[in-house]
Amino acid sequence: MRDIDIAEAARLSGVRASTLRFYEEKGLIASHGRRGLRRLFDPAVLDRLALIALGRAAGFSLDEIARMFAPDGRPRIDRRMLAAKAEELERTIRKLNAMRDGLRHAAACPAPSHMECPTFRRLLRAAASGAIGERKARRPPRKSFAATGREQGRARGS
Amino acid sequence: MRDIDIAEAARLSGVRASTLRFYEEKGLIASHGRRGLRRLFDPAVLDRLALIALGRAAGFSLDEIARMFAPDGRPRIDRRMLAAKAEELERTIRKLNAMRDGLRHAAACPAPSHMECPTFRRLLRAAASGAIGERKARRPPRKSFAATGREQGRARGS
DNA sequence: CTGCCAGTTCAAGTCAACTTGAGGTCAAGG
DNA sequence: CCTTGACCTCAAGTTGACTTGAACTGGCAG
Repeated sequence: MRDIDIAEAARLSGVRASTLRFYEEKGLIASHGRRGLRRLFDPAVLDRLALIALGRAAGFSLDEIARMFAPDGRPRIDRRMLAAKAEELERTIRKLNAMRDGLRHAAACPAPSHMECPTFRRLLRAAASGAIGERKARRPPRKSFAATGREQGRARGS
Repeated sequence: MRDIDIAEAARLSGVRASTLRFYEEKGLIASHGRRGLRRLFDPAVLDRLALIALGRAAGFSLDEIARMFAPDGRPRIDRRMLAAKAEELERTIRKLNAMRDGLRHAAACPAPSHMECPTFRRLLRAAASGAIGERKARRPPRKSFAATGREQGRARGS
């Protein structure tokens, strides 16, 4: 099988068809041709989608990810960029660690009200001063059909 | 000084006036009265704002935070909720750690192309399988005046 | 008394990453 | 041949947390 259609790409990658169209429009992936109306993708698009997922997970925006591909379509990943992102992650991790410890303490704290717990108040000051930094929890996707499974990579093979 | 006006609240908390109005509309904070048109806040609003900042930093949504206040306005923080959030944070941290290590390796990897680096490919598979999970980097606020330092409480005045 | 300017309201805009809806097309199966 | 259903396009909607713009108000310095 040379090319895969959008449904298959969606199934194999766990990425929705609508997202694939969106990515194509954004220039993140390219379809190779059509069969009737249907887009046909080179199976290599799956690697590319994995790369995109990786970038997203690392905190890159789609625009940043788009810039990681050379005009010829091959990945052109700047190592300094990776290192910088690793640093950024490091800082985030440190903050989250502090946060988690504070939350744990607050959860177990014997003080009658959190406002009377010194640890909690320290945390509060840290948050107020911006030391903890910003962070946004990602809402879960509403339909993560193939996402949670352990073996979605080669679903029903054949 | 009994009450503070919105400008002062903004200056002291580092939260923009527009945000304070937004929070009031959402029921997260309450103004105590007016002087002319101007809202007056009880200085305790600053604690409350710190609490809100803390919650945001921990990954709670504004709605979740709103639910952390009893109808009388005093914090009513569920310890189990804190513990659960700490757990969530823990999981996030673990993923980010893996991510960071992968990025570091990729940044230093001697393979000619990232696609030929085993570590990178392993990371890629993890991302594709959803094992790494989703995350969104928060874009920095365009003006974080009171955030980083003590001084510079000078908004864009005049 | 008169401006000024910082405040006010309300609606609408922004941003990112998608999703959804309406209306259309086409290849294959009965 | 005709229906069916999956795909197509394009525009608009969604979500969360705010920000911005337009039009307005009112306390206070001069």
